[in-house]
Amino acid sequence: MNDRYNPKSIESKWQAKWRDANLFVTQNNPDKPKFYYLDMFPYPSGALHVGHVRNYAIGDAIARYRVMNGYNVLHPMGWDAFGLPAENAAIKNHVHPAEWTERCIVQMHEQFDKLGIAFDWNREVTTCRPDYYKWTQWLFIQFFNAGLAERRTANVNWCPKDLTVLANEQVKDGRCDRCGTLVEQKPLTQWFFKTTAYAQRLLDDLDTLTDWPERVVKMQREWIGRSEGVNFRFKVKGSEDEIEVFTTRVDTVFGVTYMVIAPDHELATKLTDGTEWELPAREFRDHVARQKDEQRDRSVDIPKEGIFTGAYCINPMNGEDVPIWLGNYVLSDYGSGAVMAVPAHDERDFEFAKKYDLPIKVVVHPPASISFKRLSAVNAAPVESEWRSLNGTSLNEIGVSVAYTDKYEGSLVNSGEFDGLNPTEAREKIADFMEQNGIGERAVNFKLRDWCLSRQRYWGCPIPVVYREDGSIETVPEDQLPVMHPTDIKFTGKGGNPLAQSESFINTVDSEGRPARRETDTMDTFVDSSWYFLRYCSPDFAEGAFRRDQVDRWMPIDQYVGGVEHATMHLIYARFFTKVLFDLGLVGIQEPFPRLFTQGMVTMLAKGVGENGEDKVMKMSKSKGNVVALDDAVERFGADATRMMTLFMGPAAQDAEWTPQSEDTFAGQFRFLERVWRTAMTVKFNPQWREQIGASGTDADRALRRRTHQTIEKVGSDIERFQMNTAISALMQHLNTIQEWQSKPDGDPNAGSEAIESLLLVLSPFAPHLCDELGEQLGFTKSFYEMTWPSFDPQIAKEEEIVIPVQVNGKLRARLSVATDMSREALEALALASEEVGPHLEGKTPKKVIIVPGRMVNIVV
RNA sequence: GCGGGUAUGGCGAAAUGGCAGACGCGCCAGUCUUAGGAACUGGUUUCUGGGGGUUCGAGUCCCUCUACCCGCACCA
Repeated sequence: MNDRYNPKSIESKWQAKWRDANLFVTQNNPDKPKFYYLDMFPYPSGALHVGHVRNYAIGDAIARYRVMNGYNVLHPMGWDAFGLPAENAAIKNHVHPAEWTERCIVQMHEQFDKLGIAFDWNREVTTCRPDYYKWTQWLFIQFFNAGLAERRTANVNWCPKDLTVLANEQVKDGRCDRCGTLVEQKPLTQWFFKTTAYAQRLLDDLDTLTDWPERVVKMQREWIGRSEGVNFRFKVKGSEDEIEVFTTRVDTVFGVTYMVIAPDHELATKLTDGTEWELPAREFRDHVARQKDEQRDRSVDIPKEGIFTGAYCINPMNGEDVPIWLGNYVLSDYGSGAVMAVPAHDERDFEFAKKYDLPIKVVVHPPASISFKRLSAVNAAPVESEWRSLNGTSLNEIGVSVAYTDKYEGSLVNSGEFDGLNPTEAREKIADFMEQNGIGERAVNFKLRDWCLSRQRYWGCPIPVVYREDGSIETVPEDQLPVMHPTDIKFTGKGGNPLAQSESFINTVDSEGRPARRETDTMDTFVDSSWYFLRYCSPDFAEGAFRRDQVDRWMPIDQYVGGVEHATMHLIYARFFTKVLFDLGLVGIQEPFPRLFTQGMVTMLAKGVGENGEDKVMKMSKSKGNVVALDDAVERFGADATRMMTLFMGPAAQDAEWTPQSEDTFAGQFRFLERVWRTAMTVKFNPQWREQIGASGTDADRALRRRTHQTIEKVGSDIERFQMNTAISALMQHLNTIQEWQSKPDGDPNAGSEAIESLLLVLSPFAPHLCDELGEQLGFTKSFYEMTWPSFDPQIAKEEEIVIPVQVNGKLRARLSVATDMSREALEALALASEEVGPHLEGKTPKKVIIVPGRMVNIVV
């Protein structure tokens, strides 16, 4: 028998055994409940680091725990395998993206095996393989047929380096989140999924996601950004044109003193063309476009700027002439791209009006009781009396430096028949009036935009569409799917999308045999990851994207785990997909992930990556050079210790920083496993302990059994609550107790056997290799993965005697060792009689004695 | 600016409103010898970012301030 703990040999031994026995194949026992545990699948970058280990060690502990508790567990893994890195590698190393990707997958798969994660590899899903993307294309066609995929021209984020369009979500601080290049705006014809059609449902159903982290729900709610208001139109003076505006503050409509439209609003050129304002307007538009690019970069406020168009429109409520301006603070893609400006009651309009000396007309009076504080919230505050004296006069004249923006308190003035109403009532009354008189109508607006899924890239899922000679669109017939990538491509990194340069790819025929051109855009990889969780249910199904009966069996996912960085992208897209598929009758659920956990990332100091070349603590990543490679970690301490280390670093939901001191902690985990090894090897193990164990025994025996049963309970409940760090600390305490027990004479070997067997059982989800090896040494013939999680006996777990603190006026004065269930009265008597307490009573009678049985005594004098 | 989070020994961190610092790391002293990535024994001394409040009792609940982190950021 080898008496040293040697992780290298036992880990490879057990990994082979598990593989040969097909141990991790998903069970389908009809008598057992199902549990679908899913980690967000990774991009196959080729190398795992300890940051990855943490994610998958959490999942593996939970999956193994569930298996041992009698569930059919679906715990799959796959690859989000389309994407830019493969294409960049193709350009750099002249290797085909498919080949490069497959190579990375092999490497990463090997690393997962090295960690001993219990994935069912029979269900591996790879989004870049034809058997997967055939169905991504098929799903696209279903969306298209349902009217949920459409082509239109839009200003999009364009990365001049990657030569591709980016979704808003892929732009971070104005830069491409892949390569860091400054993003530009560029008009292109693009494919969109109509996510906006589902905005309301995506918002409403957030209420059902009670087991999501609250902050993720909040982020989605904000991202969807619903607001209620009124749409109505201003006629352009001397023209048939109208400008539509959306406002949430229709109560302030009598305070409109100018109109601002986005510089790229369709009327901007129309109003100014052929006038003296034409050139300035064009220059302004270009200026703002450049400004927008730069602004995203700095992510700071840029000053408001505008220019008069020379045109006027008419306020439909009071017939007043309203000058039309172009402004850099109006977004063309929200609402109708035009804003009715009410400077007296909107900070942005106020700032603009002050700058260009536009009139400011007060239409809401603050209430008499308004607090000074609210007014002073912005800039130097006007005093209350100043506001009340403003009736009808221009704020400019008085020099008040703030807009009154409260939308609930106050009363309307200068608003005709609506004078005197408070803003809330006025919003309703004026909206009613507008609807009754055909001026406008109530409307809801969302910040959520349609999902631009086009990418001008080779290594993505081809969009299965052809353009006929007459320019009309048809989808590729199902029997011709998948549309595969052409192979006659040279990856040069120049000239945009390689697909668009392949004649063999572009030239095709339509369904009637006439010449046609293929769509050359490929899909955003978020499309691939919006349904992979369904594919896992029947990964080899050749007749469809998924088997309905299998989806019904496994979905929804019982526990979904991933990084919080996906809060507003992947998680919204996947929810959108699921709802569409529900509406198409393809799945029976509306929410794919009722339970979500966002684990913290492992961070580490990265050298010289800050804006000014300073060091910065950030998420471990290959590109920043701040990684502890999996191979190094496993080489030094083994997979089991590496897994335990990443779990022990801190609470799973919190980020954990890897520092030089972490190396010592790491060694500590190894030492713990070594002690487990030594202890298991030296204990006298009796396989029949269950039958022979007695109720009595020495104090040490009873203390050991107590600890054993406490540990079983603690570790189980900690795993269920993602408290892996405290579960491991409970395991350590258990081991300490066993060693203490071993150091004393006359211990009952049955108590020791129970303790060691239980320890290995509950340690096995964390350190499966070590446990299986020790199990074998102790004579077990099965892997712990196949055994049942031990049950605990509350009677045995219960403390026999506890120490009760006695306080006098809240100060600790004595400790009493008493029986666990000592009564209130007995406790009081004992406490008052205690020697240590007496002097502190100073002979006085206690006013009050607070007793929490089993907890503490507090005497109030 | 708006929203959210965090703040506890030398370090990572524990603590249903009830003995703060479990567990681990580091450090100090000692024991031992198959000198190892040793192991074992003992020690590491009022302390929960600041101020106020509720309570018999607050790390925990409430208010407020400070620092750091994250998300959103002209959404009319």
